[in-house]
Amino acid sequence: MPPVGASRDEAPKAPRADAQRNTALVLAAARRAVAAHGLTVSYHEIARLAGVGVGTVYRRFPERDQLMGAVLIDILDELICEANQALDNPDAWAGFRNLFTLLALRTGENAGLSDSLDERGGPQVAQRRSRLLELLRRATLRAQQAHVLRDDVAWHDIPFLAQGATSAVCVLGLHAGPLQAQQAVTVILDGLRRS
Amino acid sequence: MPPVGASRDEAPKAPRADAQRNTALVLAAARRAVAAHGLTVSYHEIARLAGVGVGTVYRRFPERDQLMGAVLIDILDELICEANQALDNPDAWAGFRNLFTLLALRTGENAGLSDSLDERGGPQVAQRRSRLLELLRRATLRAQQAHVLRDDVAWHDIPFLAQGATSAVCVLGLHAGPLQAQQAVTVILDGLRRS
Amino acid sequence: MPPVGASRDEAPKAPRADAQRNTALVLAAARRAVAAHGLTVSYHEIARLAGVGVGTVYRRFPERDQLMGAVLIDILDELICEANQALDNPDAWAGFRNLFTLLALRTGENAGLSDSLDERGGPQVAQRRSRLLELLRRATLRAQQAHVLRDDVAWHDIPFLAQGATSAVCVLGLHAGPLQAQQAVTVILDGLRRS
Amino acid sequence: MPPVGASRDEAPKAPRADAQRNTALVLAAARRAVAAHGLTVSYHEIARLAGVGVGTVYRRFPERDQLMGAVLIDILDELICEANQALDNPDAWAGFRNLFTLLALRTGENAGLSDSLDERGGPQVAQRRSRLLELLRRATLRAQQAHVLRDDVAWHDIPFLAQGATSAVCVLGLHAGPLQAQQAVTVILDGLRRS
DNA sequence: TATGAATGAGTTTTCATTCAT
DNA sequence: TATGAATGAAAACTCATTCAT
Repeated sequence: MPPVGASRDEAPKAPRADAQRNTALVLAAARRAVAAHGLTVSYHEIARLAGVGVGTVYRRFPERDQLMGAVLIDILDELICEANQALDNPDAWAGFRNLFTLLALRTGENAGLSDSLDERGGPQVAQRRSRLLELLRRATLRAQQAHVLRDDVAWHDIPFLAQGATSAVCVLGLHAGPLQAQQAVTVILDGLRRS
Repeated sequence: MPPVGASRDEAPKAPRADAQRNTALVLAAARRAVAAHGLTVSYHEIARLAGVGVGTVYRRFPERDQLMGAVLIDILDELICEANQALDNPDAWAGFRNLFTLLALRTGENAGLSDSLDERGGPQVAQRRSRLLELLRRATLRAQQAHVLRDDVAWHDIPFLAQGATSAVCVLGLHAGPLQAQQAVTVILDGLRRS
Repeated sequence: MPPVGASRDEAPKAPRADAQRNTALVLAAARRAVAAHGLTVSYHEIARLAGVGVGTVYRRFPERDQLMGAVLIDILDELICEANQALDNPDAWAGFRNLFTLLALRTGENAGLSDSLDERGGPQVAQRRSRLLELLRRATLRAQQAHVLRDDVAWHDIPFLAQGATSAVCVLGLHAGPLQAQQAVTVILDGLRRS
Repeated sequence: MPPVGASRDEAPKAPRADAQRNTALVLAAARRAVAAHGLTVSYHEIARLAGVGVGTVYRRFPERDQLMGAVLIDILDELICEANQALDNPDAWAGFRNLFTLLALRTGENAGLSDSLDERGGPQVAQRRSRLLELLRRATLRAQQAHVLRDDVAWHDIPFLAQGATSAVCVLGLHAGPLQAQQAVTVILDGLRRS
C-alpha cells in the first residue's frame, strides 16, 4: 500500500493509470514526437515516449487525424493561454515578445500539422484558431498603442513573420535549424520593436 | 573504360542522348513530385511521373540527397535566370515582381527542400545560393533606386516575405492552398510597392 | 474463504444467484457466438452478446477449452433431451424427425466444435456422447420397427447423414446457408422415410 | 554461368525466379498452409512455405480472397483432372474409388474454403464447380452401369458422403482426425460398393 | 542500361489476455 | 466480483532498396 497522500504528482512508473492520465501522457508524447520526427512519426514511437503500449494509443486515438487534431488543439490552447498572459502583462512589449516567440517556436516545430488537418480539424480547431487570432490582434494593437511595436506592421502579418522566423527559408538556405530559431526570432523581434 | 574517342567533346548530335534524356525526365518528375507530395515522396512515384522504372531513378540518383540536391540546383538555376531577367527588364517593378512571385511559388512548393540538405548540398548549391542572393540584392536595390519599391524593406527580408506569402501558416491555418498563393503574393507585392 | 454457513445447501432463494446467472448468460452467448462466427470467435464478442465484461467471461472460463466444452455439453444435453422426447413420442416418425432435424441443425451450426475438443472434452463430454448415441440407436430402431424408417439405413449412419445435410459441402459449394439447411434436412428425411 | 540445359526442373534455391514460377510456388504453399492451418493462416507462413518474401505474396494476391480463390480453383482443377481419369479408367470401380477418395481428402483438408468464398468466387469457380459436378455425375452413373456401385445412391449425394467421411461428425465425436480420414473413406466406400 | 519483381525491415493494426480500479 | 482499460505479441500491410532478367 502506498503511503497516504503520496500518489498525486508522482507517477514515477504508473503501470496502469486511469484513462484521463493516459490520454494526457499520450498527448504529451505525441507533441514531443511530432516535434522531433514530423507528422509521420509512428504510433510505436509515440507509445514508447508515453510509456504505454501501442494498444493504448490506438484505443485513445484510433485515427491518426484524431491524434493530430488533439495535438493541434493542445498547441492552440497553449498559445491562447500565452496570448491571455500577454494581454495581462503590465509590460506590453514583454507580453508581445513572449507570445511571438512561442508562436514562432510552435509553428516551426509542428510544420505541416495544421495544414495536414485543415478541413478535418473540425469546429474545435476552427473555434480556437479564431479565438487565438482575435487575441493576437488585441495583443498587437496593445503593443502598438503602448508605442513599443512598430505601427506599420499589420497584426495579421504577425503569423507570417513568425512562420518566416522559424521555417527554414528554403530555397535560399538562409539558416535555420532548431537551434537558430531563437536567434531568428530575436532578429525579427528587433525589427518589430519600435525604435 | 569507354571506347576510344569517346563522347565528351564530340558532335552535338552524339547518339547516346538516352541517358541524359532520362536524367532530365527524372529530374523534372522529381520537381513535380516534391512539389506535390513533399520531401518524402517515394522513388516509385517519381519513376511513375517520369515514365521510367524505379531502377532508373536509383541508377541516376543512388542517394536521395543527390536527387534532392539536383532538384534544388534546378530550382536555383531557374531563379537565377529569372533574377537576371529582372535586372535586364526595362521596367524595374515588373522585373522585381516576376522574381518575387517565382521565389514565392518555388519556396512554397518546395518547403523544407533546402533545409533538408543544408550542409550536404555541397559547393554547387552553396555557389548558386550566393549568386542568387547577390542578384536578388541587386534587383531589390534597383527597384528601390527606381522608386518603385519601398525603401524601408531590407533586401535580405525579401526571402522571408516570399516564404510567408506561400507557406501555409501552420498553426493558425491562415495559409495558402495553391489558389490563395498567387493572391497572397499579390497582397504582399501591393504592400511592397512604393505608394 | 466464504462466510460461515455458506451457500451450498441452503434455501433455493439463495441470494448469490449473480454468479450462476452470469455463467448462464455467458454460456448462452457463447452458443450463439460460435454458431455465428465459428470456433475462433473472440471472447470480446461473447462478452458483448452476453452483456458482460470480457473479464467476466475469463473468470468463468479461463481456458477456451472449458468454454467450448461447456457449449458442447449444453448442446449434447439439448440433444439428449430431444432424444428422450423422441422415444416418448407416440408418433415414432415425428419423434425421429424432430431429433434428426435438431441433430442436423446443431451439427451444422457448430461444425468443428466437438472435433476441436476431441480428447480434451473429458469424461463429461464422453459420457453424454455415449448416452446420446444410445438414445439415437433406440430412436432409430423404434422408427424402423414402426415401419416408418427405411430398414437399410444403419443407425450409426444417421449422424453422417445429418452432418452431410447441413455442413457446407465445401469444395463443391453445394451447401447450405441457413435457409437451405431445413430444406436439405427435409430432402434427406424424405429419403429416409419408409415409402 | 550455369551448365547448359540445367535450369528447368531444378530450382533448388532459385532466389528470384520469374513471376510465373513464384506464383506457382505461392499457390502451392498456400494450399499446404490452408490444409495445415486453416483459412486464417498468415501471409508470413505462406511466404515461409513458399520460400519467398511476404511482399511477393502480397504482390501476387493483394486480397486474401484472391489467394483463397486461386487455391480453390487449383483444387477444383485437380479434382476435375481426377474425374476425367476416372471416366477413362478401364476399371470403373478403381476410377470411382480414386475420385471419391480425393474428393473426401480435399473436402476435409480445406473445410470452409469454398464456403468462405461463396459468391466472391466469381465465374471461374462457378464454372469449375459445374464441370466437376457433371463429371462426378457421369463417373457415378458409369460405376452403377458397370454394377460396381450400389444403385440406390444418388450421384448428388456423393459429395455429402465424402463430406461426412472426412469432416469430424462434430457433436457426436464419431472420429476423425487427419489420420483416420483414409479409414473412414474406406468404410464408406465399402458401403457403396455393390455387394 | 532499363526494368520492375522480389525482398524484408518497419509500420500499422488487431485482439487474446491480464490486471488496476 | 465485475469491469474494461492496458498490454504487447503477432498479423497485416507498405515501401525503400536491391538485383535477376
